[in-house]
Amino acid sequence: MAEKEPKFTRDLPESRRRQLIEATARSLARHGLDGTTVRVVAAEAGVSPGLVRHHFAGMHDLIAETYRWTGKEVEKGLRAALTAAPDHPEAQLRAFLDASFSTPMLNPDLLGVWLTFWSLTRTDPVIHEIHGKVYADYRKRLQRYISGIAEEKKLSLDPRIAALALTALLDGLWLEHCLDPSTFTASEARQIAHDWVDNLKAGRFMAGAKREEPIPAVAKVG
Amino acid sequence: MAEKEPKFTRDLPESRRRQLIEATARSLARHGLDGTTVRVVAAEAGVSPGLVRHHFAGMHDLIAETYRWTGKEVEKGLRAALTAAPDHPEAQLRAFLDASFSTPMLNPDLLGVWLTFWSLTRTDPVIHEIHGKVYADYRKRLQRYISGIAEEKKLSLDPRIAALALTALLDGLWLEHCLDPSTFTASEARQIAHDWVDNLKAGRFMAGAKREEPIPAVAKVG
DNA sequence: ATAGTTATTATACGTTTGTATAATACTCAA
DNA sequence: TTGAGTATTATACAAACGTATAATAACTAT
Repeated sequence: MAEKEPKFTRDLPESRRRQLIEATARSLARHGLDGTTVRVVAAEAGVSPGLVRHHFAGMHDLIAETYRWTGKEVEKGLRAALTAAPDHPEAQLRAFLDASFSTPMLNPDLLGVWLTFWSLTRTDPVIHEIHGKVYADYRKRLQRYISGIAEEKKLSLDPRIAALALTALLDGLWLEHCLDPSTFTASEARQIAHDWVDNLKAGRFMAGAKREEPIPAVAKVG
Repeated sequence: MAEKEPKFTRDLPESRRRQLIEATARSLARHGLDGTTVRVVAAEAGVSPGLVRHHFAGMHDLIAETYRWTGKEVEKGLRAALTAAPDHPEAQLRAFLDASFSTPMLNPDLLGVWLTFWSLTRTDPVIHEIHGKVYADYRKRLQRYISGIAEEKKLSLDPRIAALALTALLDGLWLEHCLDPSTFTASEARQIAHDWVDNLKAGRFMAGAKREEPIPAVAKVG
């Protein structure tokens, strides 16, 4: 009596879709957009290539869905770190910064996925829309903290501009550290971010008057 | 007497190589890494596909050379803006900032090319090496300006850390503006950068004491 | 003018891509 | 236990990929 050994196991569409999405994320991280093919993703998920087309409209659709999922996953991870911190603007912001430069976030694989999406943002309208939504949420969160601190410390500043600056700083630090971790440590990145907040609290940010427009004097590039 | 009309015109290898490199840059910007094929590049350059293999070891080699060329081209463009500015650390730095957010630099196509290289940096050792060199030069330049200002203003700061922070800020602003110019204007980006320098001059940067390491409290992501 | 060099084109080949179709077999309900 | 539904696999196919090869023709030097 040989045990009957199923050739494959069925799964609920929703479950299988997520398995394929996670496999796509892993592939994007390891092999880039080029290396992420229907067959590679299927192999990574341990299913047949045909199944991809059964659950998604096509490779294009699968990548877009992977963006949505990754964005939510990052958001979830960061939000989790905030529950432990006191319910106070500065404490929340500082916890957010620490979480941004914690090991799970400094994963070069995560950057690999993100770079793919950034690239697609430029040409793909669907990805572009997802990008706008993800970043708007991100900035909105930072701006809330900054406004809270400004109100408390009676600072006069433009919270929108400040949020833009901090977002750019964090993005840049994260990007460059993941691209080449040997350049600076995660601890140094954290220090830079926290110092930025120190400056904000000191009321020295966005205190300058309007500047005159510079004279364009650069040759065409690219 | 019909004029004899050559089927093609010859060119010096060096010249033709650059034409192909520039065509590759345009293609990377417009169609991404996927869309940048031997045939597309050849069409863009107005030559036959076979010519690519004649001048380059392969598609891989062509892309690497395009990175080198683009890096030098950007460096050249920025350096040109500095010759017009007074030979003084702060003036040079401010001119550098203005040039960084001038129209030729805020070209989304340029970002398109750059994103490709960032992606490849993670998997390709050759590209990784080029990346390291390009960024080291960039940071070295900023650090020189910052050290000059610090010396003049008798500020005590860590020029390396400061250069890292400014590099990240500029990279982030540039990246995000190119990805979605509707979020903030080039003028706002310039303002943020100059305000950072104001803070630097006020001696408020990197003044904070050492911070304790945070408790990792983030779930795994990616 | 003429010969030699080689940049350039033309053509072809094997691989891999995304997608489509039909057959299979797991799961659940009756 | 049987039958229906469909998740899953297997196979196939046209298109496009990078690369290799040989023929062609533009330029240079003599």
